[in-house]
Amino acid sequence: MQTSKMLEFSDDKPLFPISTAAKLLDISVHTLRMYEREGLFIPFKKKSSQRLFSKSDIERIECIRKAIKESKISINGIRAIYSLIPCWEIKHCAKKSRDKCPAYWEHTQPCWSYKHEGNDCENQKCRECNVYNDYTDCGKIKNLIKTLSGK
Amino acid sequence: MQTSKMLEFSDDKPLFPISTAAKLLDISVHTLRMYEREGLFIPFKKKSSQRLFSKSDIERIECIRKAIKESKISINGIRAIYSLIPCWEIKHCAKKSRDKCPAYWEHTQPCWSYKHEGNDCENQKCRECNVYNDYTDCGKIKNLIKTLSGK
DNA sequence: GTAAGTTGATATTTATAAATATCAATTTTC
DNA sequence: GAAAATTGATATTTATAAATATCAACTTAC
Repeated sequence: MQTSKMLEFSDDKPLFPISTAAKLLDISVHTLRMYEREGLFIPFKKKSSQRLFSKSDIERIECIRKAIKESKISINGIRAIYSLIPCWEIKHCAKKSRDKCPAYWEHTQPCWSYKHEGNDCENQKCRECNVYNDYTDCGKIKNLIKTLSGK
Repeated sequence: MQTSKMLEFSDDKPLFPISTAAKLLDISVHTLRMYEREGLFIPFKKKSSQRLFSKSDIERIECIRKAIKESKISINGIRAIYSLIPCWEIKHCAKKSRDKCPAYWEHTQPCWSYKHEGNDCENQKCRECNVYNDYTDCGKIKNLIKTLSGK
């Protein structure tokens, strides 16, 4: 437990500039920026706005690539799937917060694509949030849904 | 209640041959058969294997069209989304049945794409099942997820 | 201080999912 | 019983999502 937490943490250190990330993933720098623009991942940014990628960023993007290339799910499809993650449940949002949150009402964007001022998670950085980190593919999301219904 | 049930029922009468359905939907006969082959809907079939479409079939396919054309979700994306419907919960499946059911374990196909011999719903026709009928789009599926977590 | 890398924004190309077309064999309609 | 419609299977076309390319301005590395 402790170990896995620590591992996770160390896997999220900003290590690679975009060119290295692109080589590791065998895709172009442009494609990476497109995925970011589409809200599929959130890289570190230096003050100068240069991106930095961690190991777990790389893993995340590998997962996204699989969805696109093997499962033939379009980017908008991936976004729609992410939008189904019941973040309000994971973060134990208060009704008050939840009820004014687009992540609760909409179903086209992942929660981390929305501004969240005034919400329960306004002080949390999305890239450190377990909603963002733990449900990177359809299987994990389905497992989450299973635990909900098991309650 | 009674009224809406009856309405639903009457909306599901096999009325139109495929050519009429195609005209109503403003798509080609071929496209309709493709959607069927992809598991997006289940039409009536006569003994001669000719298809017949009901009003609710038309509505269902309109919804699918919207997902493809407006939301730009690929067919595989739609299938993946349908695969997230917690049918085992809707149908109150016994654990025994659920645990050997691909609809519970997989996440690429809607439940109605699988054979379901030996499962709790083996005697139910999918096209009459509320899993198939009530969760035709992302919004409805998200609402279902909300009710699960509300339990 | 200069060469290499990165930024965002926009335009262009390409890969392929989605839609059509074609076929001979059945079925339906009137 | 002849014309029109439908079937499944396969091949082809098209529409467009995804990936690249180009740009001048700005960082970074040595």
